[in-house]
Amino acid sequence: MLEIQRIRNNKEAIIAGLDKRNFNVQSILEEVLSVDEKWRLKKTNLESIIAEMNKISREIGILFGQGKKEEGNKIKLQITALKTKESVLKNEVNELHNKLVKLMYQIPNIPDELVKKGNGELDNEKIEEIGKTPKFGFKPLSHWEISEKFSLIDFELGVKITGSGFPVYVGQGAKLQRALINFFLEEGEKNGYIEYIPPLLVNESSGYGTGQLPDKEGQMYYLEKDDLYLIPTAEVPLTNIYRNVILPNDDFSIKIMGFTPCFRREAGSYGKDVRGLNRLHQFDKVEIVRIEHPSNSDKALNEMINHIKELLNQLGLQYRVLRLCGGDLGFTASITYDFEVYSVAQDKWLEVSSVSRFDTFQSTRLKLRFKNADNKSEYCHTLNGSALALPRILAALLENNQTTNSIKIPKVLHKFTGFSEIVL
RNA sequence: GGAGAAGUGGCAGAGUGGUCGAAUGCACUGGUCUUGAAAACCAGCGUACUGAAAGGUACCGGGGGUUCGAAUCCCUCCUUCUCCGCCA
Repeated sequence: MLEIQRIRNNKEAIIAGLDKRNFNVQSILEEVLSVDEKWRLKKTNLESIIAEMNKISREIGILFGQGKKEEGNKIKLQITALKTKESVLKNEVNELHNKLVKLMYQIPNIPDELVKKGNGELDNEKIEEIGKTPKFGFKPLSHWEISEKFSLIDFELGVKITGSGFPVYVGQGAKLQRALINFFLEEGEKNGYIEYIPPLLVNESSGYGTGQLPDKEGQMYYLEKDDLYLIPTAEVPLTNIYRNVILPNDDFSIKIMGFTPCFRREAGSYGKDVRGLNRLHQFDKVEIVRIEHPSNSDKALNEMINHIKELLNQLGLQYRVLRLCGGDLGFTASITYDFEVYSVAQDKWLEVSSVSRFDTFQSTRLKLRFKNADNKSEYCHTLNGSALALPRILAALLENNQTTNSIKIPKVLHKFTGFSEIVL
C-alpha cells in the first residue's frame, strides 16, 4: 500500500498518477486525509490519558511499596474517571484506524512515468517485436489437436480426475514439460538467482503481504478447514520469505527464484480463451523475484526483461514486448511489461510472462526494509516476473514447430529431453 | 490425533504482579592503552507510531481478558521440544 506520508505530501501527484488507471481517487484521498488527521488527534489524546494513568499507577506502586496502603487506595479513585475516558477514546481510535486501513487498501499503486493512460488491452504499447512468423505448407494444427495426435497431453483425463483446466501431461509431453522447467531454472541460476522450493499453500498474512488479499480473494483456492490458500503464483511464498525483515545495510540485491505449480480459480472465464492450454486452473511456472534498493530497481527491471527475452530467443519463438497502459496495470504494480508469443495456428498472441516493479507497494505491506547509511529503516523495492509460465510456451512450441508428422524440439532443450523431435 | 514441557533483545539466559524496555554474559560499535593486534578498561548498542524538541505510547510467540498496575495471573490460537499413536 502507499505510504501515508506520501499521501499527506503528494496528493495532487497521486491523483494525476491514478488518473492513468482511470481511477478517480480524489474522494478516497480526501477521506483518507480527514480520517488520518482525526485518528492522529484522538490517538495523541488517548496516549496522554494513558500516560497520566501510568504515572498514577506508578505512584500507587511506590506507596504500596512503602506500606502506605490507604494513600494508595485513595489515589486509585482518581483513575476511574480516566478509565472511562480511555475506553471511549480507545474505541474511537480503533475505529478510525480500521477505517483508514480499509481506505488505504483500496488505493492501487501509482503508475510509473513511462506508463500511458489507457482503458485496457488495446491501449498497451508495443515496445518491440522479435522473430518471424513460421511458414507452413499445410494448415497448422492447434496445440490441442497436436497434443491428441502425438499423445502428449490428455485434457479429458484431467476432467475425469479433477475437472476442466487440469490437464494431464503424458510421456514425451510430460518430459518436455520437465525439460522446460529445468531449462528455465538453469538459466535463472546462470543469472544469479537462488532457487527455492517453497510451500504451495500459504496463510492469510502472506496473501496480504504481496497484495493478493484482499482484492483478489476470489481468484485463489481457499481451504477453509485449515485457513490456507493455494498459491496463484510463486511470487506469494517467495516474496513473503522477506516479510517482516529489515536488511542490515543498504548494500544488497536479492535475486531468488522458484518453480511451482500455480492454482487459479479463473471464475468467469469461458469459451475459446480457455481452450487447450490457454487458461488453466493449475499450471507450472518458474518465477523470479528481486528485492532491491530503490535506486537499483530500474536496473533490476531491465535485467529481468533481458533475461526473459534471452529465454524466448533461445527457444526460437516469435514474441513481442508490451508496456501495459494504466488501465491494464495490476493493482500492485507501478510498471509492467508483458511478453507474448505468437501462436500461428490460433493466430493469437499468448501472454507467457509479466514482469513488474512494485516500488514500495508490497514492501510497505510486507514490512520489508533496509538500514540506510544513517541507520534509518527505509522500504525496499520488490520486483517479480515469470521466467517463464509453461503452458503457453508449450502451446506455442508445439504449434510453431510442427511438421505433418513430427514436432521439432528447440536445441537448447535437447539435453533435458533426451530427444530432438517427437514423431508419430 | 492423545499426554506433557516450553516460547524473553543478534545469540545465550535472568526475571513469576509495582520505578522492567527488561539483569548478566557473548557478539557488535566507538574510545583509552599498544609500533600494530590481542587482552584489559570505559562508553554505546531493539523496533514502530507520534512530536520541532523534550518527551509520550506500544511491543517479552499472536489475539483477548483480570487488575490502579502484567514479561509475570486467566482464556484462546500458533510454534517448538519430549513421549505415545498413525504414516509417505
